Amino acid sequence: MSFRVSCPSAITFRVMPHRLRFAPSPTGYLHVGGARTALFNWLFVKKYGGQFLLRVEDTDRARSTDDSTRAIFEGLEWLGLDWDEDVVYQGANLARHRADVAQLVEAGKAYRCFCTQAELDEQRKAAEARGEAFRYDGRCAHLPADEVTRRVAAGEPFVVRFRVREGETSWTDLVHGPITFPNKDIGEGDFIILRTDGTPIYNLAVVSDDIAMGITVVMRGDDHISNTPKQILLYEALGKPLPQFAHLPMIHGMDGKKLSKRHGATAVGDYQHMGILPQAMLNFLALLGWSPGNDIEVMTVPQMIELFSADDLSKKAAIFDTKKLEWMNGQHLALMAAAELAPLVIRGIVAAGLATEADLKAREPWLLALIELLKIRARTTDEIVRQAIPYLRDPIDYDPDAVAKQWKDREASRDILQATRAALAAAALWEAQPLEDALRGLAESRSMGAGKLFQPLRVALTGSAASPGIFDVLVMLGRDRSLERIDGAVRYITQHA
RNA sequence: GGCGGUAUCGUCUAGGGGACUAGGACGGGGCCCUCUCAAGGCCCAAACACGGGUUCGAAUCCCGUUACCGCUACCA
Repeated sequence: MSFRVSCPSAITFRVMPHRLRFAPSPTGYLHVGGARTALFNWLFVKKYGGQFLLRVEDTDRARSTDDSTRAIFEGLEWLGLDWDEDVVYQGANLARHRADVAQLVEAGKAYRCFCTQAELDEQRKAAEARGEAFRYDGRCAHLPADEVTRRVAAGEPFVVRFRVREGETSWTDLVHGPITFPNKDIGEGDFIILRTDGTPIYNLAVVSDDIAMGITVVMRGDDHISNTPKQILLYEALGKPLPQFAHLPMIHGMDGKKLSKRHGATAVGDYQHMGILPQAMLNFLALLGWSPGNDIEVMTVPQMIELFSADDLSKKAAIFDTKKLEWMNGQHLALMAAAELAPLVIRGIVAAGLATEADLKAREPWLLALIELLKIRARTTDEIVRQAIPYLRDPIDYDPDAVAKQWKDREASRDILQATRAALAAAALWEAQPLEDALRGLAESRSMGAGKLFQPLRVALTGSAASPGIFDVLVMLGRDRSLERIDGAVRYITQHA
């Protein structure tokens, strides 16, 4: 036994070689919902021990693409959700799927059905017209063996249906507790497991593969709850032990509907490109449907593993709130050392054409100091890059609002800037403290508030009314560049007077 | 329609019959800090879906109702 139940709602897992899997279909990008499912599977394995496997469910040939498969790998790699063993491609297991179906047919647990799709559609429509739920009437369920043989030999197309037994099917879901389905309510009766073209239907392929991969805990979205009784019946018929099932709630958009493109960015790659940190994404996703308790929110990945518990999983669908994701990212940004952030910021700066990598590497201490200043003010690495522009490129752009407000009186502004320049130029050392002494001294001599001096200067230096502390800005810019910026501002004011 | 699932501030959640005047966080509002912007600190508004039980006592247990979500394919 891989677990023990101490009371119906508290399930404690021993550290054991559990085998879990994430099984996406490669029909799009890695969705945040899929990423969260993968994360919980991964956390489970890291916490309780075992292997986390990856299976690509590419049996829908029409919709599956290699691009999509690659995007899923990249997404998982970016998040750091590494998997064990080789990736399993469901499409490669066709022979086993068919062998499992053959076994079921031989055992009389499944049968060939010669009803055509057109006939079925008609019956479905008729049932609907009568206001009834359609159920396959089982007309092929008891065909004489010789008739079946004759029709198969004649090349008549058929599907294979699974014989759903009477009774009910239930299991104890790791997140939902006991769930029971009367078998008569499982789908439309005897369900199809093999298509006319000899390929398996999802439920059969999944069970066959999960058995072959030795999966002990099936953790997936709760949109699969109604597939579960079918799958349990298949395990039974195949004579295999059942895994544990854990059905995670869905993620919805702000309008409460299932998350889709309409809600904006839904692929993890979108967030990567927005400058979200993988650990922040993981942290945010983990909190959607799980809570460690004790009001803990911001966690590193090792902390998440430490605190994770399968019985603290929530049953309720969660809404994806990008505001909180951004806040979370800001928290992780603040937590990271500038040196850790540097590679990300360098990549952004180079991509924006603001500097070359060689240039940045050559003045790494300066860059680290700049990152230190900006990271607390930014919510994404992209924002750090944007805020770094005035320190990297000349000439700077003046923000019209800042100019209008801080240089309102042209004459006075020019005068103040010139006096400021002189005071700064006279400073013995270009360091924060002497510069501060110089400027505060100037303000006092003119009996004006320091802010009245700093704001026009800030616009001259950065083009913006918001920046890190003014002395830090002066130091980052250096003496020459600072004085030039002031000169440039004076010229600008003169020209636009 | 049938079946299944879910229900605490706008959002993520804490809560395991008395510790609930329902806690934290995001977002919103205000104040403080302060050269601006952030960050940080403090404060405010904001929720147990509804109705019945069970119980001395219910956000917590049970039953209904309602709402929302999912499934209902020779998709996965």
